[in-house]
Amino acid sequence: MPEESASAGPAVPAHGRHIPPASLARLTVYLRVLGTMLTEGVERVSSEELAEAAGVNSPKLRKDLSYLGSYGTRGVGYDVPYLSGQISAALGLTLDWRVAIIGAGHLGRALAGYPGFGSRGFEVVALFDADPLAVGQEVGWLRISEVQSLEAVLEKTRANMAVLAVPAEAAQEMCTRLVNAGITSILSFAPVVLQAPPEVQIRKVDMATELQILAYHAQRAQVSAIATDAQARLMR
Amino acid sequence: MPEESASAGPAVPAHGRHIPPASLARLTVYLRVLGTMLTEGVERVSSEELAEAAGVNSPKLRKDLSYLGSYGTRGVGYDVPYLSGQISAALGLTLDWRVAIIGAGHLGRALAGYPGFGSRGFEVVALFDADPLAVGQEVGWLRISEVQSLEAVLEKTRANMAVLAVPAEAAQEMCTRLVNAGITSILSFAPVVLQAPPEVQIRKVDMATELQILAYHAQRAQVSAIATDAQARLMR
DNA sequence: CGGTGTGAACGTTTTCACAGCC
DNA sequence: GGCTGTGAAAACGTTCACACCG
Repeated sequence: MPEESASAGPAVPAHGRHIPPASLARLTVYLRVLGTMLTEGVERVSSEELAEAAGVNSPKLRKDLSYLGSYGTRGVGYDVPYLSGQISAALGLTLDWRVAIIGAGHLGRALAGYPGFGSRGFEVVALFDADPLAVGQEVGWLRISEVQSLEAVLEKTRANMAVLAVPAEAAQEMCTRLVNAGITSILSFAPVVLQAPPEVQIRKVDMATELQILAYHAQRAQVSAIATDAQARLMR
Repeated sequence: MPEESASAGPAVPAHGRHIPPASLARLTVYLRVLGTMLTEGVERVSSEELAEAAGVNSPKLRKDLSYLGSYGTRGVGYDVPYLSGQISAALGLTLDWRVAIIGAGHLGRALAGYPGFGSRGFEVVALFDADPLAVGQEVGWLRISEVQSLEAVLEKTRANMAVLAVPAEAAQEMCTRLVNAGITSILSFAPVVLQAPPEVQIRKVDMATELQILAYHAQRAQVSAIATDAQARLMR
């Protein structure tokens, strides 16, 4: 799983119960599955069906939903549009999220064109690059802005989130500028540990980390297989 | 954090102690930080220094390292090259990992060109796309292969890991073909729940999920701020 | 009766204090 | 003296059985 943010935010919020991080991550999956069901015209689901489609077991799903409230009907199940709306509201997806993407390499462009953003209340409002050759190019509906004008464009577009898709060397500097410009939610793809004040939420996605975790498990499977082989040979 | 795999693998391995998932994820970070220190010529670190650079506290770091063995010197600290080597070995990074990337859109190309792979023992050996216009194009040292020849190319290149960078609609079919071709480690960027046998390790990275988690925290911060405002006003 | 919602048991992760070694 | 390595305690997350309600 991607990685927990450096800052945990308010430990006990002023209003409403907080959702455990692990449940929060799964709720986004339920939401996606419910969205698919909505387009398929499914109107009701049981926890069993929804859990199956989301790849979890049903008690876990019910527990996760219980952090939000009681939105099901006993003996019946959940109303798909209603539950979907409640999860969206709980996650804050009914607010306007305007995302700036820093770095217009392949990754930044992939993100700018990612259909999953627009469909979930996230609007990409700016795309920056340091390369003068990239500046001015059109990517979808966006024109690449020069990174020198970061602060001005962030203000003009009223961006309230940023995605860092720049090389590792540039990440800390860009992070600092984003924070100084008032951004408090950052998703970083740069493989570095970013320093930022605790009120800034930073999430990191690191593809090398993901592959290394896969490698670890694959290696263990190999080692076990060899051990089993050796054992089998010894037992013959 | 990206997300835990659907299958947990052998619960108690034949040899060696297993590393808790949370520690495993952090170990990859320590390894990256140690790599940076190596290039900077740093030879020794204390747990305090390494923890600071990795963004964790030092007891946690020491606990994480203790799952691998005792590789430090009391009263002194850790030898950077040695510790780095030990972590690499424990994670299985001394083996040959040959990665096939499925999907040569912006994301697939970003991954193919990602410098963090080659530098950590992962070699990208194949890049596939379904679009006839993309097939044959050069991306770095690679030529894009047609996805029809997936099985043949996987066998020829002896790929033992795959990265799915295809649209959601195509992900399950590609996953099934990979599994049938003998791949047991898959990193998926497609926003869908993949069905695969339990022995197949699947990790998922979902950018929409990450932004939604950020939105949730940002919303709470907003709500708290409003609550504080209201409270402040009431208390005036 | 069927399926949700949840308290209580269980297992895992984190924290901490300090024993142990250089 | 200083810093690592680790057991024991606390916090946290998951599982489960079943109470409860439509």
